[in-house]
Amino acid sequence: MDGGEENDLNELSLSNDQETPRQDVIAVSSSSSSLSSSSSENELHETRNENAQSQSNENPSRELVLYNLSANDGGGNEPESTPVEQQRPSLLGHLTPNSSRVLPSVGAFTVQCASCFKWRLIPTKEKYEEIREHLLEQPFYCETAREWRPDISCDDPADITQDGSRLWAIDKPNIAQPPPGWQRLLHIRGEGSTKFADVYYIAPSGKKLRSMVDIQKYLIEHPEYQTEGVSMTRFSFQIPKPLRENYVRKRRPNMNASCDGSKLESGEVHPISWVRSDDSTALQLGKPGLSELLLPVDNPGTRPGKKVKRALAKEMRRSSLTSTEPPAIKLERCFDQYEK
DNA sequence: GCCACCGGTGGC
DNA sequence: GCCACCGGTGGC
Repeated sequence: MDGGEENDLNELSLSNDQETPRQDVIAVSSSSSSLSSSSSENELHETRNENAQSQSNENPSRELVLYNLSANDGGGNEPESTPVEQQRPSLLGHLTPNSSRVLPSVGAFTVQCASCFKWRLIPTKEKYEEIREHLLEQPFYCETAREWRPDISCDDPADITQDGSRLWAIDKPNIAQPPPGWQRLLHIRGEGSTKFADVYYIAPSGKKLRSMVDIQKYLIEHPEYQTEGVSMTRFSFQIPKPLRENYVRKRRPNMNASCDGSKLESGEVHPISWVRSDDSTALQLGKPGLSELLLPVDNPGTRPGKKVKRALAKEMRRSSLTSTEPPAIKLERCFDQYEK
């Protein structure tokens, strides 16, 4: 754990949140595709900074950490990793200048040693993307980290552990690094959303592209990139998956629902409350032999975005119209939770 | 008016 | 059931 390296991480994390086309974005995300939030309690949310009432607290914000584990050899068991925790407060600062909203972001990039299964922090997003791109063919080992941490070995404690303070997500290996001049941003959504995150590519021109269709159109309109070797294969919109199943709202059966009810049946998680569930599952994602990437995220509190509010409002209207239920209470609660 | 954000559906 | 894609809107 050297502190030094963390700096980079910080950067990484920051940018994810918002998409800022500018340079800020740098940080972003490389995360990848699947994350899983595991058990930990935290998750990412988009929350605005305010207070999420609930938790809040100490951790300023949301951070997302990613790791990937590559445990090829071993196999068998769970890869456990015990990552060390890290925190990087400064990150937050960067985030929204305005106070308006802060979203969850990747707090760190971590990779699991294929030999000892400990999680190692990757100093920069670029390095992480580089490792991720060839993870399957080139498993990561603690020794690999000597590039930036000369004395590191499997005997050293893990750099990060899943402590529940963050949301963890599994990233997928072998995602191509973005072409030179391009940025791949991972935008993590708040808990309770229908998707965990969105991936955006920022072209050198600053154009934000949000799907392969957009990429294709853009490349057609800008043949110069193609001549430079930029092709569709260099892009991937796969997102990490949260370990916590509940983090992402499943498609609901239909219904309208009210705030709470809506979709969450009793068993489900509300946006608001995440469960702190068992941590145990968390790190086991990996199958023996496979490499995976995990991202830990911090989540401050959940808060629904505009839409949610919209939906709630809509719902309220409905309810009132139908008047079958006594929604008032529910609604209030919802708002309560949601609103800051 | 622009754009970040989010929901939700169609397709697999 | 999952995911890519995109429409629409609220906030600025």
